[in-house]
Amino acid sequence: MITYTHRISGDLVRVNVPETPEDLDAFIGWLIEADARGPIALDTETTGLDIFGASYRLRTVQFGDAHTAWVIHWERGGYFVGAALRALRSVTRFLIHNAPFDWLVLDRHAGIPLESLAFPRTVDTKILAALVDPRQPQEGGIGLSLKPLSAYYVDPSAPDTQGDLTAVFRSLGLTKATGWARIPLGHPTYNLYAGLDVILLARVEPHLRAELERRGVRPDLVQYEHELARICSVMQRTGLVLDEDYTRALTDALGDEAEQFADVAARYGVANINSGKQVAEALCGMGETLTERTAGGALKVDKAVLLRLADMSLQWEPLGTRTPNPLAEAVVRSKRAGKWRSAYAETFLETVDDAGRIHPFISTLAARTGRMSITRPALQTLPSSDYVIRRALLADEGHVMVSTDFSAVELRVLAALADVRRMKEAIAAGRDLHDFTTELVFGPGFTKQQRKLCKGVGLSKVYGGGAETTARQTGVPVEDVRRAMATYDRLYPEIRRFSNRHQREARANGMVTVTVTGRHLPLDRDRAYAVTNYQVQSAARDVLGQALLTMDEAGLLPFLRLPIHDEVLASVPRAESADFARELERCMRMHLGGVAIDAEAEIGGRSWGSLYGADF
DNA sequence: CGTCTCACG
DNA sequence: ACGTACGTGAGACGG
Repeated sequence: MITYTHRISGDLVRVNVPETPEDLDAFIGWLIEADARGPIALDTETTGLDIFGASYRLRTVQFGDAHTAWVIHWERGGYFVGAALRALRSVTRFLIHNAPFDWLVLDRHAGIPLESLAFPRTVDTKILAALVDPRQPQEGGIGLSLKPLSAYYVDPSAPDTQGDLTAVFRSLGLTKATGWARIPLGHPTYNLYAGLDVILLARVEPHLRAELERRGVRPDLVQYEHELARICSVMQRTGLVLDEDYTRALTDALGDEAEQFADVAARYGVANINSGKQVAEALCGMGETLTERTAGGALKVDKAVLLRLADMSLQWEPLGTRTPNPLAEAVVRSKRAGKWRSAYAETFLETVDDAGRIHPFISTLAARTGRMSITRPALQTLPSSDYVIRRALLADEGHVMVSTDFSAVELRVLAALADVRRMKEAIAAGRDLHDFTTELVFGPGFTKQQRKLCKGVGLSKVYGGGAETTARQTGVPVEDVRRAMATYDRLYPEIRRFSNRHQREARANGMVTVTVTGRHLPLDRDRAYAVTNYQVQSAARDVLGQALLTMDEAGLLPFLRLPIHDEVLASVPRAESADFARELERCMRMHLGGVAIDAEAEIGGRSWGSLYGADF
């Protein structure tokens, strides 16, 4: 046995690295005693993040409590795998930091179904930390990584195990990308840090529990968030089918398009279309006047500026108001094709597994409001104005894509939370909320343009926006927006009252606002007006969360693919798609504060793009 | 690594 | 007193 010692909060702690069958017996002996005392902290070291990649390996599995850690060298096989499996199968309670990652690693590479590890067997300290304070360090919070949490709650001198290891990688001639796979299994720092992580984890957890209690965060959120973590981990494990032939052809086509328009830009002296500086200089040289500036003071040449110079609307429709500037048009087109190629098409091909599926990481508590995010690839942000990217992702063989959306969920949530009388009446009467508002502002027989304005103002109210921004977003003259907003405030006075009340309560509560589901959200002191948006966005996220729980209970989880804020994407058998669509709608429909939350399913074809105009 | 830009809800 | 657009992930540039 190799044993490393280290001092944490003044205590001498031990990291044991078994080398013989007798050492592993000692581990099992410790495990049985420790399991009877309380939860066992669990972590894994692997070759990287690409859990579903062909060459991915599990390297070590670590178990520990506040004083002792055991680093089991899974990679050595035989007895080591046997001992780790025995522990993984027998332990009553685990603590994991960022459980979905280790669940999926152990599910895929150790044959332990993630369902068997789910709550209450596993408590995820990252979930506890997010419920205590969801802010990232750059937002003024502690952060949600084990390192800052350990430094804050346990020992300010706790090592930065991940950061320090990258320095070790460099000293071995390895990089961040290759180090995790190639660092020798017996490397002392690697083993020490692998062990210290579980010891720190075991020590952080009681502090997080105490903080949740002290702050009065609603206790049932802990179980709720663990259920969502399990559901989204299952979605990640399932993944989506990639049309690889289509995606390869798309990558080439977008590359050609980007190159072709970059060549045009080069003729006007722009060597690099992604350099704002070069583009601004060339446009000025052609006699264009650029007036808008960025926050940093540079001349702004974003999509809105370039499309205007190219005589196109934000929807890329020709305007006929000026002679299009050919450089501006070439730059926007080349940038768009280049981004779609690199951020989407290429990432699909980089992340696809051997079976042709993509397994995006779903972070169930990403935003301060509790909103979820999806990365590698960022499937919540695929272009919706054009189907070409979504066309690459398919329902399973024999299935079709079904997208079920909440109808105007944020406005309905606002109506419920702020108890907006006229909005609630309109919803109860089955009215379209934007039609209803437009009629109140402009009377019956309103125009499309007027509806667009009122829809913009409605969204603006949810976001806390002003007249200037709303005017810019909707393209409506600012005076018209001002008038509509004033009318809006008169029609729905409860919204302002709601904002005032929650700003006042947050100030009296250390700039923390408590949501309808019992979430504690920190508010920035200089942006207290954002409280309405935080309340609404957070409650809407929990409406989605509730829908996912209901879908799981209804047996629909195997068909779910992605949560997208106000939408659930599913892959269902073609022959029964109508039944599935009805069932998905049923699971999403609910009531909040006396307001009906409605949902509508759209049945597509094989590809996700079929819901955006593609014919397959 | 900060800034800018752009994709989404 | 007034007014403030909210939340993400990701790529490219340039110091």
